[in-house]
Amino acid sequence: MPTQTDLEWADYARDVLRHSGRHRGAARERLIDLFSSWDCAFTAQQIEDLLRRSEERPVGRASIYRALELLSDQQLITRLDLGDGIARYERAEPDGEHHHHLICGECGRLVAFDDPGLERAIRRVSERLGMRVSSHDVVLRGACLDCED
Amino acid sequence: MPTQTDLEWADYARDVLRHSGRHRGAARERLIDLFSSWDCAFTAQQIEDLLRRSEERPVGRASIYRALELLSDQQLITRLDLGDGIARYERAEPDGEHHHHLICGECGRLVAFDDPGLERAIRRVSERLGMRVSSHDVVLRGACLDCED
DNA sequence: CTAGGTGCAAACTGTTTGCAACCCT
DNA sequence: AGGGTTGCAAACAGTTTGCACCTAG
Repeated sequence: MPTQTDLEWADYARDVLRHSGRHRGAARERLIDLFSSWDCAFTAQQIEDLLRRSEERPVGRASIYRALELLSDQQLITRLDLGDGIARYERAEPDGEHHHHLICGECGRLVAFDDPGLERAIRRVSERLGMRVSSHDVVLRGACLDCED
Repeated sequence: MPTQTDLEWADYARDVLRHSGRHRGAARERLIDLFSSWDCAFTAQQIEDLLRRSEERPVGRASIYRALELLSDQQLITRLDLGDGIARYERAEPDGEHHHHLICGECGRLVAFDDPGLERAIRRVSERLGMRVSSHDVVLRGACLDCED
């Protein structure tokens, strides 16, 4: 069942879209429901399958990509690139809180984590280099706790 | 002109390939020359263009990809994924030394940097999480010194 | 001679786009 | 009514693969 935060996110998302003068189309609604009910990262393919599997009318692939682009532009979801050439998307929290991921080489699982020390280190690098850094991505590859020997 | 390190790398690369019982094919040789003479990150497309532009016989696209895969498997080059869906490759140093990149959002330039503090932070995260981390990628997005306001 | 390497063209995969029908508001 | 939205199918771009020919050892 949806938690408080999920509902808040969905409401917030609908709000953002409405305020940018957009209609409330079916495809977008379905994606917002999906993202608000699960908080893992989806590929477009997974989204298509999930929506196709449900009782309701499936959503066209193009609409999925268009909705992902829109939600992403509005910073309602975040796009992850894990280096396999397949884009993944996950809900972004309104407060801008963010995390990074470790990919388990054994089972392929994605483990999210956040770490103030890492964020601090990145801030320091950008100061040392004298460059304005507007965003950053970190991906760790290794073994998750279940697969660890 | 090639520096000491570049020559060393090329020699080392040829050595690694020879010791794994491989013939010395033309395509591979051309790629090794390319990587040893320039130390920026190439896309497959750029490599194809560069080779096509030279006087010698161009190298087929398939061979380029096959050579890149081989060199990459042997850890002679490193594959970069910057999130635009285009793989880039750069020479890997034999001593395992590595760096990360900042992409300038204005001019698209790729700026390489290394930072012990960042490496340390990553080591600490993996300890804190209790996970074995075998590799990591960091990509910063921002503005390079030339484009900074 | 022969296993390994190469080039071409065709297949694949994830993503984008053109366009006609559709439906919020 | 009318512009935003959707779905289909076709187009795209980067990469991979099948296969016949070539070549280093």
